Amino acid sequence: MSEPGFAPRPTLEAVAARAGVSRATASRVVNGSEGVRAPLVERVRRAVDELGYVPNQAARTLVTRRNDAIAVVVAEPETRFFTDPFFAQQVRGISRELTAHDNQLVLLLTEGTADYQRVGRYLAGGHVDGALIFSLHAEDELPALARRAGVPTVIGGRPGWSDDRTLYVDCDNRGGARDAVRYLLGLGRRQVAHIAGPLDQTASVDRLDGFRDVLPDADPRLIVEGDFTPEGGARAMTALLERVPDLDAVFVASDVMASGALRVLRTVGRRVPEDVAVVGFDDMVSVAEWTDPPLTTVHQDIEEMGRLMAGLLLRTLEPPAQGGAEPVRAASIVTPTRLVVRASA
Amino acid sequence: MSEPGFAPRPTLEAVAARAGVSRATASRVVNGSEGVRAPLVERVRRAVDELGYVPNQAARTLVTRRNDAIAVVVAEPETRFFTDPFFAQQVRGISRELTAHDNQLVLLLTEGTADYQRVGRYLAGGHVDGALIFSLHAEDELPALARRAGVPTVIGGRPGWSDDRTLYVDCDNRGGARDAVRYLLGLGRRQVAHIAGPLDQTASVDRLDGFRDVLPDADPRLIVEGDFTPEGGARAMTALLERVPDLDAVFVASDVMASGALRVLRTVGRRVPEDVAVVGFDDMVSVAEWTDPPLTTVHQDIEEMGRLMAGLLLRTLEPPAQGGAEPVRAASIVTPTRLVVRASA
DNA sequence: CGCCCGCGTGAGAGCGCTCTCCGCATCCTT
DNA sequence: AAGGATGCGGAGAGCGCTCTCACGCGGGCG
Repeated sequence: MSEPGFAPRPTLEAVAARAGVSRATASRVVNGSEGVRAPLVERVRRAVDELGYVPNQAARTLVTRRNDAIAVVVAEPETRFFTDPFFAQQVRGISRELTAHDNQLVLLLTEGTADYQRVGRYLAGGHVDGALIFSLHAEDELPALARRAGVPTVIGGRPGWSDDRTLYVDCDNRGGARDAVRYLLGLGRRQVAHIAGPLDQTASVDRLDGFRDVLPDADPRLIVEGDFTPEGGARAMTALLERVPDLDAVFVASDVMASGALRVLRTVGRRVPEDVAVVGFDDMVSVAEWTDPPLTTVHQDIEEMGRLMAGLLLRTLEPPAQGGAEPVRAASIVTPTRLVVRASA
Repeated sequence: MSEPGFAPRPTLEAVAARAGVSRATASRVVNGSEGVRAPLVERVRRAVDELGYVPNQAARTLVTRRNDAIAVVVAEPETRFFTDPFFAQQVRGISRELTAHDNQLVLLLTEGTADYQRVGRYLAGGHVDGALIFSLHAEDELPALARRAGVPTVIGGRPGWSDDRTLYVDCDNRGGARDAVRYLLGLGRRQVAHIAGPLDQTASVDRLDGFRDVLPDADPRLIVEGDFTPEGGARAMTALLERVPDLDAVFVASDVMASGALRVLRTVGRRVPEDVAVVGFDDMVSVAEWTDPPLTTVHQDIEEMGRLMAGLLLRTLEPPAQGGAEPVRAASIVTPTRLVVRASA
């Protein structure tokens, strides 16, 4: 370390010179391609170590047209990204998968439409090889943006339109909801209510559909739309109690809303689960386990979903398979859910 | 859009040709440098629009040695990153500031020492112009790693060593703690306890120091070390009640721990704030407002801290100031805190 | 024993951009 | 009106890397 910030990083040229080979051969060794004889490989390796050579990614990208980087785009109409650890867990899964494949994660947070243009430009600019998009609302145009930019994309959560070219990863919202409602019925509950999420998001719709699968004839007054916040959950619970005072169970479309609902139930003196059984959805570690009482909820493996998203994207990015093998058509993934029984139901 | 994915992105060359100027002039216009006459500027602009030209970042980086990207490195010994929205908020602040300066955010999550090597290589590889590091523990070697890689760095939170070349951004943990304790004393409380964070983190130490500033002679039994989790807060509260049954106030070093403490107090039948007043630290939106009762806590502007970190880093990256102005020595920043009174004290 | 094939290596041409010259036109000065 | 100062625009040299292509050497075959 002579002068901080002034160490001129060694180039491939330097490595080649030191190893006494051509730049081409040095490149071959660095990139691990076949057909270089062992002694040469060894010499280049040593030169790399001695010089502390690290390839210049910009130069490499310039010629290969590969960035080994993917963008994670988070639309943030509401501030959900920052109030629950949902995305954080998903991002961790993504990060793990990308790291395992030597890819970098470029995080793009958007706020408002002005940012959409920015993101569009960025994606079109070929800075990344693909994009993982989280757009919570059905009508979000981020995915369209990515397609226009010609960037391979995988979406987090089922998108609002039907189109089997669009890849996504989602959990089995509908099935999970069915399990939750069936469980409540199995407990002998007769008046099962549902606090839904915002119905412009497919996750909310799917969970509601699951509820209806099991209770097709439920009194419409038993269903209230919330907004995935504790406040929203509280408001919805209040409304439900007013409309159907004798309800004895609630399936809430998210743990966060459930926490608000529990608070209301406690305030009005209904015991959980004795008077009203409550089941949530998500199994957010820091929420479900720490409500009072701890929440029975539908578990989804969020981190795994992140990993799957990244994996799926990476696979679509791979060259069309040189071997004789038929190029396996990448397909969207729906992960299973699982009911976790704690104390609230 | 002829064939998807096959649209050859236009180059500067193409823009120049269409505008009838040289590549150099086109470059000047694109980069907004002075000394190009209006009509030419206009022609180039139009060519850019018509062709949908977006500069190739790799090519640009190759010559300028600037990436316009900074890394956000999150050490994750514990899983705190994923259980509280702390980092998410900070990241949002960072993102905002970077976006405003046309920089990208590359997220590097680490788990274990193997990842440290990876991060070291990445930083040394010159992929990014600077790094923002969150290392929670005093002895973390991530900052040293970054320095060795010759990458300008700003640290989130006061680092464990004294060294004024190391830039950091932190909130006034000590002052905030003092305010909290003074407030409790002002309420007439006589037995004020403290649930500290893990004492290998400076934030915890500073908050404890603040507590001691006001209560230098506090009974040592009134101080218990927690771990920034709800469970840890609960355990600490239980221990405190056992050791000092007549305590009438607790200053908890984090809202998340305070939520655990509140739960214990409720369980054992102590009323909050009547019997025991509780003050937290952080003012995490989704925690402090939704505990029962809502938490009186020390507010810190987390997002602002993120923004400041990014701003500080960007400033150190700027060329040494061409104007006659003395290059202002960038300095660490300590942001103020503010007590937010809700219902728990 | 000579020819050809093939493997291993080197030479060199760019990838798309920035930026330093350098030439030329324009305008001001005396 | 001539010389110089000034400013605008173009030519061209790389930045560090990958990859194609051509070349040389050795071995198997005829």
